[in-house]
Amino acid sequence: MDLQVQKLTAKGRATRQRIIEGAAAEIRARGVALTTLEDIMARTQTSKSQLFHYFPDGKDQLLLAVAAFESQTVLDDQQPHLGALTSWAAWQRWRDAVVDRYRRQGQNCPIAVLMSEIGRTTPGAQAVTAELMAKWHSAIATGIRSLQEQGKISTADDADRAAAALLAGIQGGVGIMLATGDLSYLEAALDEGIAALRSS
Amino acid sequence: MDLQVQKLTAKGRATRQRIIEGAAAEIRARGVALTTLEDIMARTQTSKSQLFHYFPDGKDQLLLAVAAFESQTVLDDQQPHLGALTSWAAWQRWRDAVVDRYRRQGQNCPIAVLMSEIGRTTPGAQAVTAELMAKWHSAIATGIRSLQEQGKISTADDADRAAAALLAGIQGGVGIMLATGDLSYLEAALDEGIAALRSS
DNA sequence: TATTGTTTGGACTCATGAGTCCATATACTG
DNA sequence: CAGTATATGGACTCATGAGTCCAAACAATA
Repeated sequence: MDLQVQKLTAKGRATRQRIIEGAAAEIRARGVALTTLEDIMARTQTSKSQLFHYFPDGKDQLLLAVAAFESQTVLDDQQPHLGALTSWAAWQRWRDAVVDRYRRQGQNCPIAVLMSEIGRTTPGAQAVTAELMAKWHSAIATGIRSLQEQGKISTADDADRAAAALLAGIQGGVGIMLATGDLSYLEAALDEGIAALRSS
Repeated sequence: MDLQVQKLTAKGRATRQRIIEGAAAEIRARGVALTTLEDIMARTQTSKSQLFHYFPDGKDQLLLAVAAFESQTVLDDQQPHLGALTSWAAWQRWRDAVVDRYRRQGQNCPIAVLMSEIGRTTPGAQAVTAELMAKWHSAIATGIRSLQEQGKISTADDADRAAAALLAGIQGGVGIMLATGDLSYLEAALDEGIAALRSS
């Protein structure tokens, strides 16, 4: 990706990372539209030359790095649950982790930043988002297949399709929460989605 | 809302409406972030003084008007199907109408504009979004109850909860399509959601 | 037709924020 | 320790876009 990464000192790498994480936090707090390079400089205690030193292509490049970072955060935050959906209890723990996360974080949410703010700006960011969806979908589908192998879900069900529906429900639930403050859509989507699996 | 609306001539009202619809189109095409007042002026053949004449509070006020307009569009576009979900065939027609709409429109989508671009900017726009969700949810829930009364769905199901889950799936499906270009999530959400109702 | 209010044109101001540039400081390498 | 590369500070330019203002055109009404 970045050929010049080799040139970075340990200190340089630390600064670069500090910028990414600070930018991510700022964007989560105030949105992409309101976040300026000056805000990021203030939060991360850096100067303008540092920003352009580590991200020569400017804001777009930084945003892309933030997108990649947030994308990883989204998946990490669901672990270890998402990686081991091997029993109904595990599914319930995962469900609770997701809901809890958004109950606590409220507006301050990396998915939203990614999906609705950075995600559509550039083709690069779009690719990051698409990859996140693919991984997430895959993890859920693997969980469904695991239960199918245990005979807890009918093998007549299409695991990929069910996973897609569930993931769409999560995305929409989070989106609605952000737009209206109402968490019940997310809960309904998860509960009804899991219930549908269960009754098959 | 606007006390001064009374002062508007027929011509004035037409101009105001032209501005709103032109702004909506521009925003759908290029996104809120990239849409400037000059773009809107060019598209609607208006001058800056007209913009500020009809929207004295400036861009925010115009955006709010666009939000209200798009909100109405979203519901209108689903009619007559959404208003008469009284048989499984009607549900299927509605499903097809929604999918078709987004297959054709692609990125050019009022919901996305509303939910992820204008929706979170100001409290006023947030209220518009919340109201849209409430109406939409209510229409779906009414459809579910209609089938329950006909004995086609078990009355044990919570219509509101099922409607919330389905609506979340639609929102998420649209969001994913916008971010990745993949329509299959939306289809999966609708199909699985309706199938879940059907099998109860 | 005179008068008043509405509508429109477009130049102007002003703030902001991205990106450039050069100087300096600090860290590696032989 | 010299020399070179990396890291940092901060002033500067420049484009852009929101919002202001004044004057002119047009419409309604008496």
